[in-house]
Amino acid sequence: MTGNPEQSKKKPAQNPAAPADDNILRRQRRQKAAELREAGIPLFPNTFRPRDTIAEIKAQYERMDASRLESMEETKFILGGRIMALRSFGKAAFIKIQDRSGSLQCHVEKATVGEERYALFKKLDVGDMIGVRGPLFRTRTQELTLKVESLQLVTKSYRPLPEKFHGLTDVEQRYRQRYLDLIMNQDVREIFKSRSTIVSTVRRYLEERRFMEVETPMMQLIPGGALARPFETYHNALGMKLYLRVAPELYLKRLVVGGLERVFELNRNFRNEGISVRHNPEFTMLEFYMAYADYEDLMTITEELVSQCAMAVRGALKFEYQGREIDLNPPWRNFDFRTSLLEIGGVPPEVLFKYDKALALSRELGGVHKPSDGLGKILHKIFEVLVEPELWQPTFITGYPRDISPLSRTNDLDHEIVDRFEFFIAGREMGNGFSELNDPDDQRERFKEQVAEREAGDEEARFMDKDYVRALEYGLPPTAGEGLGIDRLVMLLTDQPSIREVILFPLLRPERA
RNA sequence: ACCGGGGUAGCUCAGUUGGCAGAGCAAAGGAUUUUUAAUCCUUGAGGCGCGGGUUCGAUUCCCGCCCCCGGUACCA
Repeated sequence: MTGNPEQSKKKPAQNPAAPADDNILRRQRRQKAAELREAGIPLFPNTFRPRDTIAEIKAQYERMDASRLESMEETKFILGGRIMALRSFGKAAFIKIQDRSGSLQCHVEKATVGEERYALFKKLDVGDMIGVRGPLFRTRTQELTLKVESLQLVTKSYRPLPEKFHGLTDVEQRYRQRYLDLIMNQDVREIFKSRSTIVSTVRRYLEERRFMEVETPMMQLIPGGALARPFETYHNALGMKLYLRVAPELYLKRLVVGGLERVFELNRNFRNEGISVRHNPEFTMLEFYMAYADYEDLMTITEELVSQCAMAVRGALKFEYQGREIDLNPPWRNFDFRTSLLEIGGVPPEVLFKYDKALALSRELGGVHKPSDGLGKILHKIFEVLVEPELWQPTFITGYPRDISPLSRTNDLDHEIVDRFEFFIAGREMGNGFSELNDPDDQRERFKEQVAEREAGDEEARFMDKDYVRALEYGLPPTAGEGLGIDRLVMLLTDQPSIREVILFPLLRPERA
C-alpha cells in the first residue's frame, strides 16, 4: 500500500506521505516517530522474530520462586508484543506488553540496556509494538517480570489506545473498530477463540464419522432450501440475476444423489430479513446430510455434537447462560409439536384442528397472517410466541405439520406430519433436522404448493427447482439432514446475549465522516 | 418500519432551569531505579452526532436528519 500523496498544508510533515492531522495526540506521535526515523531507527522493520510466547512463559515459570529464577539468569526469553502500559521512573520503567497469548510485565532500566537504547525507549508510546530479550525475575511484590537486556521497535503506533482502566466500552466503536476491541478487551478475544474451538470441534466430530466437507454455490439462480427472503445480485458478463443463498440444502442433497452419502458444509447463509440480538443478515450454519439415517439418528448426533462443543469450551455440560442454568446432559426432552402447544403453550385443544380458532388465537397474540397461510403455519406462529421462549433446557420438538416442511419426508403413520425435529436451548431455535423427502413426485407437488403460496404473495415461499426434482428422480437414498446455527451455539456456550458479540464484523450502517 | 434509551476531549463520564465547556485516565514538559489505575509539580487538548430555526447569545429550547443499543414486527 502506498500512503496518501496528499500533503499537509498546515505543517510540513517529516514524512511526505503522512496525512494532515489536527489531532494533537496523533501529531505528537508522528513527531516522535519522525525523531526516531532521523535517529536511524526503522519504524516498521520486518526483521524481529519472537521465540517465546507469554502464555508459555507463564505456564512454565509462574510458580517458580525468586531465587530459582535468579539462578537461571542465563536463560533468556525473546518476546514480541504491544506496549499496553508504561510506568516510568526516570532511569527505569515498568511496561506491560501483550502478545496473542497474554500479557507480561517487563522492566527496562538504563543501566542494563545502555544510554542509547534507553533514549530510544523514552520515545516509545503505549500502543507501540516492540521486541524484547532478557531473563525472568520477580519484583518486590513477586510479580513475574522480564528484565529487558535488549529491545527494539517493531511497529510504531500513530494512534493512542483507549485508557487503561475503563478500556473501550462504547459498543458502536467496539464493532466498527473490532481490532481495537480485540487489543483492549481480553474477554472479547476469548469469545472468538471459543468460536474457533467450537468450529474445529464440529469439523472433527463430523470428519471422525467420515463426513466430507464440501462447498456449494453461495450465488444461486434459484434460492432454495429455507423459507426466507434472499439478497439479490447481478452478474454482468452473464447478464443474469443471482441470489445469495439462504441455505445450501438442495445442493448438498444433490451430492448425496451423486453418491457422496455423508457431506457437510460449514459456511455462510444470507437472509434479507431483520436484524436483532439473534439475527445477522449473514450468519454461519452447519448443514450435514447422512444417507441411510433418519431424523431420530440425527437427534442422537445433535446431543453428542453440542455436548462435545460444550466440553471443549466450557469443560462441562452444566453451565449458566445469562444467569440461568443450562443442562446439556442427554437425553434431552422431547415433545410432540401439538402436545407442546397444549402442555407448554396452554392452548385449548380445539385450536389444533379448527382453522378459525387457531387464526383468532394467533392474531390475538399479535400474529400477522396472509390468506394463504395454512393451519400449520398459524400453529407454528402460536408455537413461536407461547412455546419457544419456554424451552430453556435443551428440547427436541417433533411431529411438525407437513405444510411448513416442504422438504421433509411425510410420516408413514400420520400424513399430516413429517419426520422432522427442531431443537431449542435457552428459548431459541438452535437447529432443524429431518428425514429427507426423496420421493420426486411428492417433492414436485410440494414445490407446486410453494409456488402457489409465492403467487399468493408469500415472499418467503420457495421457487420450483426442476433440476432438484430431476436429481431426486435418479434416486436419493434414504437420508437425514440437519442445519445448526453456529452463531447461536457460540452465543450459548460463551454466554453472550447478542449475536453481534460472536460475529467479528457484524453488519452496521456506514459511519459518517 | 414503530416505541424507548443514547451520541460532550484519545478513552470513561459529569454538566449547563440558555451566559467564556468540566473531571479522571491518556498526552506534553519536569522530578523519580520495584511500579501494579505508580506518585508529585506544570501545561496543552473540544466543530458538545449533522443541518436548519428561535434568541443579544444555543452544547442546552424547537424542527428535520444520521449513527448505535434495547424492545416490537419479519425470521434462524
